Amino acid sequence: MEDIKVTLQDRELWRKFHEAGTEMIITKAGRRMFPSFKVKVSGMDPKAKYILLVDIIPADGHRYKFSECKWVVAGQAEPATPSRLYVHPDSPAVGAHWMRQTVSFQKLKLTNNHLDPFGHIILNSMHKFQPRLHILKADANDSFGSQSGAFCTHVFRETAFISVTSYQNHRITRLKIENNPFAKGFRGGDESNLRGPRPFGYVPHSKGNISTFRGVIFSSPHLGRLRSEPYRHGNSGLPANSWNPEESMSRSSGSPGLLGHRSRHRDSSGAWESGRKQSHSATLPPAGGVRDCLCVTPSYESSGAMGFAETCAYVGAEGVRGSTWPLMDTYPKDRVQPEIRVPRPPRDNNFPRAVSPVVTPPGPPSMCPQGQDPSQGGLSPVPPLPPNSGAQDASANASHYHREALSAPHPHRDFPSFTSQHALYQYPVGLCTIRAHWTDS
DNA sequence: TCTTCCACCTC
DNA sequence: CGAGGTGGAAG
Repeated sequence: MEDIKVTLQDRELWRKFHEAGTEMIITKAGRRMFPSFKVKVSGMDPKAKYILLVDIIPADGHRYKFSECKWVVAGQAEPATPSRLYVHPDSPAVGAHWMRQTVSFQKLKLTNNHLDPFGHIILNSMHKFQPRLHILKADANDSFGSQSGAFCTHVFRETAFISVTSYQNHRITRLKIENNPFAKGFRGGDESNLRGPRPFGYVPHSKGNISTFRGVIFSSPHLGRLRSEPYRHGNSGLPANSWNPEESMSRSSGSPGLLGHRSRHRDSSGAWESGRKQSHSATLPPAGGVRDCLCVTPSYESSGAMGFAETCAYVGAEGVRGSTWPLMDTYPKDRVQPEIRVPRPPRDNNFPRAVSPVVTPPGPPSMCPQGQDPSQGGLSPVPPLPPNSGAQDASANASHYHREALSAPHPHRDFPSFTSQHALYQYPVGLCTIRAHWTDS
């Protein structure tokens, strides 16, 4: 596993969102992330089988509010939601498969419905989250594997976000509209766009009056589609944040244990879930000249404990394959109950097993400076990087820390105890405990 | 704050 | 084509 390298795709786009303070809409029905999480993988054994999965963990112990154009702490976080895993639909697949092209998690959906029956990832609104990628070596039976036990975890800090039920920062709204193909209808006219201005040129629902015609007015070619619009938060006139390129990724690895079979799926296109590969190239001009709200997000200090109660895999495509695993009864803990396999979810039932989440209270809230120091801007949802962990490459998505597989005793699972001085996260995944080691680079 | 519905769009 | 992904507006 130590040779595996993972590169975040659309990194420039992520960076732009991150600068502004990424927000992700969560809805009852489930909403995709945008930008979507896509990676390129190298260094795998071409013939070995791997499972790729994503989880999204609380980034800190705070609840936030968007106040006066910036995100501020608004109290303690809600108890952790039942955490679920999104297993890439191609899992398990051989290394050659994963390395062949971009691996997309674009079908992953976020929901605020704690009783979600679809297997989507459940999040609390107005909280900060950090997606993570886990790569597991599958065992000989294509199970999610206990035999080899090898896994590694990759974290891209620029993919952190705050969950919202409606966008708070219009800068984020604009980035979404400008870059998400599905939001094309909200784009304003543009000289380079031969289609000309058009969207919003309708009376919204029949209830609209002139004051609801913002889109018509403010997406006019005169204003240009990238100008600030007098949306609800107005403008602060603050400059855009500069992004700290040191935020990159880190990883850890160890032995996961558990997990289950899944059936294969392939998009009709044969591509990795995303169907048509699409890069959302960064086409936005720099924020300079656009006077916008600056969202200064408090940085936070690492809080050791992250709530994580149960895990649930969602294996997409062939229908929902949600399943819920037994709860971790304590936390943190290196040994978990000897669950061997994740039972496959019922074929014709989208409902994951009922769970009673174990809630792990986050560590005490840390103070979140809110100055308008641009270097602090954007989301900083991950524990601060250790001062000097020998990072070489802050801009590349190179990963460092790593640990070779050890065989997870069967049926008991042993989880390695890492002894890193930088063990900032201790977070169980499924029946394993992952301790991410945050390193520069 | 959150949900629902809508027109518009991608795929 | 139709299914389904968008943000806005209203409630």
